Amino acid sequence: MLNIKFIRENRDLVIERLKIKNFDAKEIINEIIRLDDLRKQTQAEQDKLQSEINTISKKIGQLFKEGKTKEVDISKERSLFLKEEVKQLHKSMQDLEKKLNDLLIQVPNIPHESVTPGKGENENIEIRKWGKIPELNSGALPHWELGKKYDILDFDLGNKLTGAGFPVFMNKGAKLQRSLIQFFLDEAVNAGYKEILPPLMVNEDSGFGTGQLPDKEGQMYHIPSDNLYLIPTSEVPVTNIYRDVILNATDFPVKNTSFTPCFRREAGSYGKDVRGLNRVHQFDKVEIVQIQHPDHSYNTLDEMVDHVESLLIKLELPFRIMRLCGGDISFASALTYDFEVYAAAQKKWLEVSSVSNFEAFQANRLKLRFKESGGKKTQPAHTLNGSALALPRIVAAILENNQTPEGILIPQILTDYTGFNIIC
RNA sequence: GGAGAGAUGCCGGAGUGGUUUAACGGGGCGGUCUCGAAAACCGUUGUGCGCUUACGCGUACCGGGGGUUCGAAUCCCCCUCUCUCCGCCA
Repeated sequence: MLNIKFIRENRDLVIERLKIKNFDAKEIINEIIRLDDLRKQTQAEQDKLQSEINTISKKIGQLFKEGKTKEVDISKERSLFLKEEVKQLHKSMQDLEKKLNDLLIQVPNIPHESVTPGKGENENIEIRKWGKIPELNSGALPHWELGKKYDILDFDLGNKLTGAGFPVFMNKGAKLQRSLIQFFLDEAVNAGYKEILPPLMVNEDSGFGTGQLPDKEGQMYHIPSDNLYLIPTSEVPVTNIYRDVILNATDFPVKNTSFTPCFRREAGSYGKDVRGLNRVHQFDKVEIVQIQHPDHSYNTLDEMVDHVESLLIKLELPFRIMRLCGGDISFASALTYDFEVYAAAQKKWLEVSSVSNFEAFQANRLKLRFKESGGKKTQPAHTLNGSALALPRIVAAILENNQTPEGILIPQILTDYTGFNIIC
């Protein structure tokens, strides 16, 4: 969420910039400022009365020792009266704070100046393109057919065990999964990221910290008996490590990476583009997360984009990088680059990574702050994350693009991990 | 699942109703001494909110929430978590 002081000091700017995200903020911002004025005023009154009560209580202690019971009774009466007033004010305060917070969490992050207006994904801007689109012969198969043909990937079996969207990998398919995970982790660690293997379930506080709750509650699997949520991405546990943490400026950049399975209900996304591995409920992903000084976060974003780009080049997959327009960028992000690989049999671009700078938006919610070295004041840090990478669509593209009459060729870089160079 | 113990500041740890404005120790930071360092000594030490040009002042915070009281770290209730023992178990 945005910082209330920032909103107060930049009211017009906030309203203007949020238009890029097609969000009309005028009314809500005005209401936020009005409630905040009221909150300040109420607190001033409350603090004043509380201060008097505290003084009286101390005095009563002294009077007791001196045996002045009459004066004690008078002070008690006054104190009781004030206490009633404070109680009322306290209640108003809680009320105001709740209302204020409810409004604040509805305001999206301000987009970076490079974000262009637009309604949806069709207006995203292509930044770069790499690789050659493979020309497949007429008998080329989509990956779900290839999975069956080579006995490496079985959707029907997953359906039997669990349900739709829970594929089963087997044989060289299973090994390919583990190889990709290991490759991505090695690349991240070589780039200076610290590996984290976090829990796959998180509590409510963590869900709120990264913003899955309360908005996207329906997107997470929930275990009611213990009130835990299956993580939709390892961004959730890995970023929540820093919830309520005050870092030192010298700690930057904090670079963490983690592999986890991810669980998504994908409620409401039926129909097109969901076949095979294009959209599943459980998938594997290596995530990279950085926490950075506000002055350097955009350099860091570029660095992360470069990292993801290098992975795709090493895997020899044709891809394009899109800068998301205002209508497609997420609620919490200031600037997002999507990576899409081309799956040649489906003749489709598939999103495999989304790299974002959230600036202070997540940090405000997480209470993730830092101090300049030697400084006393805290300020929110910037958080960034990206997939590096999500597996299913990478596998889809490898299977489809690399199919030959002899079998599916494994990208050179992976053969050290797989121990084979063809699936046949 | 059963029984018990506990949660205090950066860390350890005292505190069971009123100079707690949280003792004491360690650590960190600053200083004195020194060519420099160590040791010693002196000082200092958190977070949020509000007020203030500023120095500061007020207020809240002792796991979380509520209650009793003029006054709560301390008493009561609920919740969460941790530890120990027993049971079960990879």
